[in-house]
Amino acid sequence: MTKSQGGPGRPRSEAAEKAILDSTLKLLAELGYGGLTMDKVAADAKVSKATMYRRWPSKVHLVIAAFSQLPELPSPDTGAIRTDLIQVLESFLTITENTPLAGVLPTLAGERARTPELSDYLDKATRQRRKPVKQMLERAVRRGELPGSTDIELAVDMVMSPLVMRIFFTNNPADMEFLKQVVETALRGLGWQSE
Amino acid sequence: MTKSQGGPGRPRSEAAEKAILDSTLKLLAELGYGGLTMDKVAADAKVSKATMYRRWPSKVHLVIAAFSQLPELPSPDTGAIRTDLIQVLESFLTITENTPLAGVLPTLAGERARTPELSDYLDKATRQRRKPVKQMLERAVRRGELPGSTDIELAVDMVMSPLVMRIFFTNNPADMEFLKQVVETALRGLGWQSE
Amino acid sequence: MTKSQGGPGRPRSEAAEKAILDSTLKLLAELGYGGLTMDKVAADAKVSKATMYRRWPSKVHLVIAAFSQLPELPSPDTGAIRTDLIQVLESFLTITENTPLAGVLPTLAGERARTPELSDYLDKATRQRRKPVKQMLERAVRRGELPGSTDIELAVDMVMSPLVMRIFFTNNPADMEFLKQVVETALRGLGWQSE
Amino acid sequence: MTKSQGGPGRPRSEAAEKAILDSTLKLLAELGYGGLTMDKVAADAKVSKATMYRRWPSKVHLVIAAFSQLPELPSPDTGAIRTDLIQVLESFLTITENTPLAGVLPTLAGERARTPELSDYLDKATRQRRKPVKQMLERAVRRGELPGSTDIELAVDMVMSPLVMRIFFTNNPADMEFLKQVVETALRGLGWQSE
DNA sequence: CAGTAATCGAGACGGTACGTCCCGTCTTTAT
DNA sequence: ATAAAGACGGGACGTACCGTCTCGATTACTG
Repeated sequence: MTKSQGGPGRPRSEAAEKAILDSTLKLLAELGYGGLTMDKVAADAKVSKATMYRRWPSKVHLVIAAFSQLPELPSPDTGAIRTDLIQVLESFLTITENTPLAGVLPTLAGERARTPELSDYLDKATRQRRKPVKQMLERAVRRGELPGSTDIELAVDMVMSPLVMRIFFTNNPADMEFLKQVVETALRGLGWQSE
Repeated sequence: MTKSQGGPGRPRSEAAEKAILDSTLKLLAELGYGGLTMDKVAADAKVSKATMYRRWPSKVHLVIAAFSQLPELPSPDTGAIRTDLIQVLESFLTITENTPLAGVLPTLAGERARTPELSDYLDKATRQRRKPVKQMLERAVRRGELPGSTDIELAVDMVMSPLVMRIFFTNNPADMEFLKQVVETALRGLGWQSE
Repeated sequence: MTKSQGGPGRPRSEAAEKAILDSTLKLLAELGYGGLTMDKVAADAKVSKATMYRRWPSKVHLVIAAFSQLPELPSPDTGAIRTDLIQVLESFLTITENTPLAGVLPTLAGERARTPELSDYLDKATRQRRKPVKQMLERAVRRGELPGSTDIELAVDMVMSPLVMRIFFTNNPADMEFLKQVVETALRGLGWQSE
Repeated sequence: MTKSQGGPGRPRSEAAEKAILDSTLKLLAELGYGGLTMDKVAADAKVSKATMYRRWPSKVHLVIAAFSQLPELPSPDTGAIRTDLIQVLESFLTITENTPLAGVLPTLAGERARTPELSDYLDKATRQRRKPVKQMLERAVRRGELPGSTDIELAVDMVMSPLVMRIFFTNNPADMEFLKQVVETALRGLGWQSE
């Protein structure tokens, strides 16, 4: 995927690439996945469609790439895993509830089911979203708040997925109350030793 | 939504309705949501598109209706919540991994984000999928395996959502090993008293 | 190609068909073949592109169909073949020189060379353009101005093609002077007996 | 248009120029005008597009240039205008019917209608194609087969254009039979005195 | 003999048309 | 009134081509 730099021919414009991804994110936030159009992106980024298709073979690929560009969640370090998690998940909640970006993720997951080739590509983006939580949990293990034997991936799933579930799939409220209960239930299940 | 039968005019064909839903499920399993076309369903069910749109106002509505037709998960009662859950989630895993039906759900969730009116409609389908697990947990509370104060909805989320997460959003394996760990971690977090 | 009327299903709109052909001719006259766009036609005729492609499989087909709609050349009957021909050819000259429609014909001929399937389709349009001249010549034979053995198709070619040649392929002027010389030379060659 | 040789900088490659024109003719014969692509020519001639556009400002210019490279028609001198013409027109017929090159000319004529600037450029090519016929007719005038007052340009049109007409615009056969009739009719019209 | 300048292949770029596809609606005739 | 059949408006998708533009690398004339 990376272009062997230094080869013959005009190099691909990094400016164009950035402009496309920026426009994609902007329009995605305004219009959601379904409202986003390749032509609209091209117009907004002042770029031709060919330039887009040269980099990403379809709309889905482009959107995933744009997603991967999103800034990481802020990852506070309060010294206690419980408050760390509550804070990071609260940001997660806020962001997801205030932009149409939220609805994009399930759509991408749906496309992934049809196009296995997208799997790895999308996974990269997902892993990035999980990263701050993962780091917190690793710190907690080092601090002794969680057992050394803790399965980190499992732990991430235990605390994040109930939120994701409510946000994307059900009508049940995903509020601060629920968030705290999830964190406490999960931590207790993981063998948490509060200080 | 139901037509008052007995009025003038030809009554709606129940056979057509069934044929449409069957074709929808069949094509959904073969092609996924994106590959499914109203024309293809009409052709497969030997039905006109008007007949479809007379019953459901859009493709999403039709797909959700077809989904709601899926049989409930088998809900064993072994007497112990741990084994109950493991069994029902194993069925869930098997079904979801062997049909493209899996990919449909996230897509529907994505549409829901864009069309709030779908929320309730989709929620009905989701609740049905959660029902067996919910019943198990209620039995466990009655048996004293779980505290009387248990928040059942939270409990359902705690055990089901990590699986859903892995199946839909990540490449991490959702296998029996993982399933058992989720059940145990969640139960422990919920204050489970094994017998 | 003709639709069996009376079958099931919504019949094709004759109004749409007419609107499309009219818009095509209008835009063809304004913009020429290269400037004509399927989207522009659709917009001007207030019709969807699907409606166009349902009738004609490509831009070339549409343009030929529109051409076939052009009104026949006025076909005066002065009683003398020489003046008949001069008048009809003068109209031909005037029309061809005052609209971009002229340039369209060679382009169509070029496409025909690439797509033999267009041959018959285009030929229909061409024959119509030749028709008035043909009728004049037939009248002249009946009147005895031309021999009974006259090959009419050859005769049409002899009088029309030098004009076409100059108009489309060369810079030589195609003026009244030239026109008259062509008519006289051709008639003499065909064994014309002036009264 | 010609670069003043001797200036500074790398001189233009004559090999490249030849390769481009050769590839153009080759591809033109295979694919016709519409199927010819600047990229295909570049690839076939192992040349960059810039090298092409440095020499000819557009695809049409290039194609016309390639056309002008075609060898002149063989111009026999049998001593009798009738047989001279029949022979040269037979060659013309053979060439035009056996290559898609035929279809190119009308297309160019179509472009000419849209781009007047092409007129002179294309005219040069056309004049070359007419040259042998013109020379024959001039010889015939000198020999006394045709009147001294003969308008040569008119005469060329009278004998060549009916053939061109049939080849390019109609389905009527352009065979030897037709060819002979055209020649005889035209010559008679022009006041031909057979020996 | 170093420097300058136009050329070369390769290939990206903006713009724009094409033809295909699908959704949800509408218009026929037949039950 | 409903059914099958299928046309309709609208609009996005992905492909293709033109003519322009940047690269780094040659290849000549010039100072």
